[in-house]
Amino acid sequence: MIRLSKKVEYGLIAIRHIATKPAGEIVTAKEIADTYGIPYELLSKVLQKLTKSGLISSHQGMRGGYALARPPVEIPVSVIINAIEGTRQAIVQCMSEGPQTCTVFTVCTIKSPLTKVQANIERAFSTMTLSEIV
Amino acid sequence: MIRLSKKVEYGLIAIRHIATKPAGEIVTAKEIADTYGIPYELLSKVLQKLTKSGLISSHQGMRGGYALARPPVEIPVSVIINAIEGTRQAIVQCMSEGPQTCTVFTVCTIKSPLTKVQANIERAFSTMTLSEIV
DNA sequence: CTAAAGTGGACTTGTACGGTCGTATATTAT
DNA sequence: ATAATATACGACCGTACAAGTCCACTTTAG
Repeated sequence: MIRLSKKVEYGLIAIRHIATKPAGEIVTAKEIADTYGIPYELLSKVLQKLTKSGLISSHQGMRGGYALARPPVEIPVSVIINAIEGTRQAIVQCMSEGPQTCTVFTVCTIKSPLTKVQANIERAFSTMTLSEIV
Repeated sequence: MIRLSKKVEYGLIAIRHIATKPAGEIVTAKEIADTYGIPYELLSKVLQKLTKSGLISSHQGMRGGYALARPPVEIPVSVIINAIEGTRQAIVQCMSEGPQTCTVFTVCTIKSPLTKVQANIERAFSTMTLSEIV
C-alpha cells in the first residue's frame, strides 16, 4: 500500500547497526554491507547522506568509518527518512506542489481531509526514535 | 516521503464525488473525468476496480453509470485503497514477502520495530471513512 | 437500430529506483 | 615516502512500474 524505499531500509538498518555499538566505536560501510548482504556502493551513498545531515559522523582514511553523531534517543525515524529522501513528499501530489502547478487545484476535493491522514503518518514516524529500534 | 498512487487519488476523488450526490443518483465516468480533469480511460479502470470490490455499483448501457453501493459511513478509506491497489504492501519488503524470499531475513533488524509504524499508518487510513471526506 | 455508456485487454512511454563503475581524496600504518 | 584502506562523488545502466492511451467488445435505454 505504501512502501519505504530500499535506501531508507538500508539507512535504518545501518544506523541501527551503528547505534548498537559502544558509543564512539567506528564502523565501516563494508562491515555493514557484508553483515546484512546489501550492496556496498549503494549503502555508501546512503551513509554519505546521513553524514551530510549530521546524524552520523564520518572518518576518512585507513581505520575510518562511521559513528553516531548524537545519542540515539534524540533521533526520530522521520529525521532519518528525510535525510535520505531529501525532498519530503506528501501523500497526494497537490500537497507537496504549489497550488499553481496543481491542475485540479480548484476542484481538488480530497486534499484537506487527507491532511489529517498525512499528519498521522508523520506522527507515526516522528514519535519513534532510533533508541526504540535498537 | 510516502505517496499514494494517482489511481488511488482518482479513486478517492471519484468515490467522494459519487457520495456527494443524492443517494441512488447515477454518475457517469465521463462526468467525473471532465469535472476534475482526469484521464477518462484511467478513471474507468479505477471505477471498475471499485465496482468489483463492491464499493460502488455499475449500470451498463445508455444512461448508465455508477452509484454508491453502501452508505458512506461504512466505507473506510483503507478499504478504498486496498480495492484499487489490490496487493496490499507493507512499508518494508520483508514484511509483505514470505520469510524465505527475504535474503536478509535472519539478520533483518528493523522489521519488528517498523511493524508498529505500519500499524499506525493502517489505523490512520482505516479510522477515516468516506463520510468524513465528503 | 443506434447512441451512450461500462468492460477489458494490449500497448506505449516516462521516470524513478536499485544497482554498478570509476576515480578522486583523505588518513593511517609501516 | 609509500602503500593500504577508507570515504566522497559523479556518471551511468537496466528494469520495473506507474501513468496514460488505444481499441474492440458488450450492454441497455430510447
